[in-house]
Amino acid sequence: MMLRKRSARIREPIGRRNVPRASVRSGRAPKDTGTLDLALHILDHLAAQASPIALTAIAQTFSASKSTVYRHLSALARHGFVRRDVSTGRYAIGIKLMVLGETSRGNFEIVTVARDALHRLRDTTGQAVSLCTLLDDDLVVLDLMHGRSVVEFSTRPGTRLALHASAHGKIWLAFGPEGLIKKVLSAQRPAWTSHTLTDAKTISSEVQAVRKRGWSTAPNQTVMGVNTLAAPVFDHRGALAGSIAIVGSTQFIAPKPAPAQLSAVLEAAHNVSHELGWKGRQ
Amino acid sequence: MMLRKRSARIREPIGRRNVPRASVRSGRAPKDTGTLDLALHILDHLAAQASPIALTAIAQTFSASKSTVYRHLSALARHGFVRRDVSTGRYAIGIKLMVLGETSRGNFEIVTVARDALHRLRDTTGQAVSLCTLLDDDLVVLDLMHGRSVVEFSTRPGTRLALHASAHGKIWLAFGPEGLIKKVLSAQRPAWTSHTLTDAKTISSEVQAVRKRGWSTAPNQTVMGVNTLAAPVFDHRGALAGSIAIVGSTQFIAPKPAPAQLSAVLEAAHNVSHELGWKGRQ
DNA sequence: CCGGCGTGTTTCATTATTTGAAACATAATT
DNA sequence: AATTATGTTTCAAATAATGAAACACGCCGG
Repeated sequence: MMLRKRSARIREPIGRRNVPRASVRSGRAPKDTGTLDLALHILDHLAAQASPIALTAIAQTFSASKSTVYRHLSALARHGFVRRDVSTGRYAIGIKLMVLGETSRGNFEIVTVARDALHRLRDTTGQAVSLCTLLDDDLVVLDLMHGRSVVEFSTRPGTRLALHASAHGKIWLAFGPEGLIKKVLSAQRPAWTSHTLTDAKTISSEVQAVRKRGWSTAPNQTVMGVNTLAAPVFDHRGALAGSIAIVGSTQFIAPKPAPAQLSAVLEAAHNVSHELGWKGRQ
Repeated sequence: MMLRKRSARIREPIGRRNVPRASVRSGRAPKDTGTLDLALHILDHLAAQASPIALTAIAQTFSASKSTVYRHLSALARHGFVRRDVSTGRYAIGIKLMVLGETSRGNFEIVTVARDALHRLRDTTGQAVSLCTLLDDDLVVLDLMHGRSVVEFSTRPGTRLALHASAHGKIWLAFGPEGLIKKVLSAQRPAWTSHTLTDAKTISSEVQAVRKRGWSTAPNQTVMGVNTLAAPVFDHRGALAGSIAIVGSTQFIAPKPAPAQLSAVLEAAHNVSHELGWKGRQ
């Protein structure tokens, strides 16, 4: 812009601030306002909607002018992030997000490597299978395949799971990065069911046990009637790279899982570890 | 790239006014400049990268100042659209795109309904299977499952296919909305291989044949050595809702497909149609 | 230990870019 | 036709985005 009169800026040579800015970091001011923020909020909003919605409705939701929202939607549409229904003229989330989402997921090596093992695991056990990894202290579902049963679980790739109340989570607490347990124990631990573990002591001892036996379960801990059986996947450095699990009704996956299920899950995890270059324990 | 050096912007000096704006509507001026556009371009760029990249690099790519890119990335990160690698500090595409992408895809009823049928089709034929639908005159891949063979196909959910040069496309031309064929025949039809059909007459007669027999193939038409066998899925109103196909090497799917493959695909399509409430032909 | 380069982060005045109100244009009501 | 809805475009006003430069690091190699 503007030829930036370079000269423009001759800030006072010295001291101008004198405030140790770095230390003032404490003053959190993430501020969530601005053009881009509004646009992203709109995108989020659209994604939450089940069916296409009208321009005016969106404008009202954010109490912004129609013109503004219109311009933002146009830009988003131009880039494919938003799609306008040709007949109704309403706006919906665009397919580009699907493409980018896949790309994002594909960036994780473990997803492609584990795909076959997950398929086999699903076919032999008949249960839904899932693959998780840790991303910036969040436990996210990278892949999920539905089982043969009628019931479907709502977890989709991209969902975040609770570290303290899921079988995947316990695997990560047991075998994952050092400081993770501390962080979890020092944070809020919401309880979804009466069986959710929230007590610090209970969690610690449970994690100890998981570390010892090499697998974890979490019956009724996020949803009543659902159990998960998880096992760790290690990479070439011996670090935890992901966790694999079967998910199903407590009818099919007992709190003390059947030997056949246990060995199936462990074998799948083992195979993936090997494909990642893992050389054996430790 | 290129992306408009915003400074460069010297909108046309003259005329800008006095032009009867409304009437000049014809003058296409999508203009691709502005804050939001830059941010979205950055997002696209990040998605294209295989591994996280540095702030400075991004700034250079778009010849924007570091400050600007920094602010945009921060906003994007705040919303979860980009992720900053904790150790390196570099930026990568965020998992939120995965979540939104799934949401977007889940908005299509046919995806959830067809999932099981696709799985079975894949298991019985051993080939990769795919599900497509029409979105604003674009043929997009909604779901895809890899086959048992070693080769993988690069089509991912969200990819757009050519209507005139794919088995899916021919299904849509044969059974889809009225005006579709005309649009395709009056537009550019790029040829990817020497086998790609581009001649209007050939396409028309091929479509006629597809309409008659109820399925389509497209050997070597997008990629040499690859064939696809597709069949239509209808909804409760009898309208075309999607197309299902198996995709594989011409070794495994011959130009004249094996009866077993044919019936497997037709049966899968038929089943999904029924689940969508289809009451029989017509 | 220093000085140099490499990051990413913050500040600041400038102004270009975004903004909302209102006019406009269609379309679907009545 | 008159009445409400839409979505679209214009235009002056001023907010909010911009780049340069200063900053704080961390990492080298000397």
